[in-house]
This record gives sequence, C-alpha cells and structure tokens, in this order.
Amino acid sequence: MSRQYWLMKSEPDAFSIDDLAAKPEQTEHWDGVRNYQARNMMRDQMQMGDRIFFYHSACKVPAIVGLAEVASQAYPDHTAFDPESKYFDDKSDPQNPRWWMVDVKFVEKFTQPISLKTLKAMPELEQLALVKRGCRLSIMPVAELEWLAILNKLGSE
DNA sequence: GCCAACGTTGGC
DNA sequence: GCCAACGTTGGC
Repeated sequence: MSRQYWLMKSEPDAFSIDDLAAKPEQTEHWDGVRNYQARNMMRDQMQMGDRIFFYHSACKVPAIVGLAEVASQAYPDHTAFDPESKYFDDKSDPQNPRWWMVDVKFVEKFTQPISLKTLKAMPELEQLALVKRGCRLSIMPVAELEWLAILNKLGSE
C-alpha cells in the first residue's frame, strides 16, 4: 500500500507537539480516541511511516504546527481497560477490544504554524473535512494534493 | 465562556 | 429503528 497522509488533532493544553518531541524516542501512543470513524482509520488504514499533520485544536490559534509519522500498527488502547483512566470504557473487553490506537513519532515542528484561517482560505482544501463547518473528527485523511498544497504554504506566510 | 454542530444513548 | 435528550467538541 502506498503512503497515506493524515491530520490528527490534539489540544495543546493536554498534549502538544512539544510534548511529543519531549517523549522518549519522540514517540507516544495516541490513546483516548473514542470515536468510531477515527478508530477505524487507525485500526484499518494507517500504516507504519504514514505522514501526519499535527494540529492544535481548542486553543488561541488553531493550526497545523508540525509533522509526525505513524510509528506502529494499531493495537488495543489499554486505557479503556483501566478504571482509573478517564478513558475507561467498561464495554471494551481485553478479549475483544473496542478501542485501538497507534504510536505516533515526532518528525518536525514548523517555525511558522499554518493557521486554520489560512487553511480555510485555500481553494485546494475545499474537500478537507477540517475546514468544513462543525467538523469534530479528530483524525482525518488528507489527500496527496491537499498535503502538497499545505506544505507549499510553509514559508509563504 | 458561549453555543452550534455533532455523535451517542436509551426509551419507546 | 426512530428520535429526543444529552454530553462533547472546538471555533469564535
């Protein structure tokens, strides 16, 4: 399968791209996803080496702030089994896990983030879920042409 | 902090 | 299986 591209949202107050860069191996498991569409993409479609736009949401300037990559195949999200975790879900059975995650590895932090405002102004991104009204998907695919158009914005702001 | 949009839950 | 109620997301 050829390389695919993704966008993953994170609230910087909870887990920022700097947090990812500071992890051992600059890698962290992407736990806590409790949305079926997002889960399916991680479980069924993500491949090691796929590239990711790291997006900061619910903050002052929502923006793509850098790059990461998929660093594992999907495996069960163990936080769903932990009653102490805020992500605990008693309907997820270790024998038949409901929730899955992948490892994500830091690649690069942009010197200049690409803001949601900028992304919304790009005609090439009209089909991108992120810029659509009320989009709450925390993980979404990015088409190759969209990926390239966004990278082209780097340094042009 | 507000609130629109969305996904999920659960009664029927 | 419908749909109202609810909780959450996330831009503003």
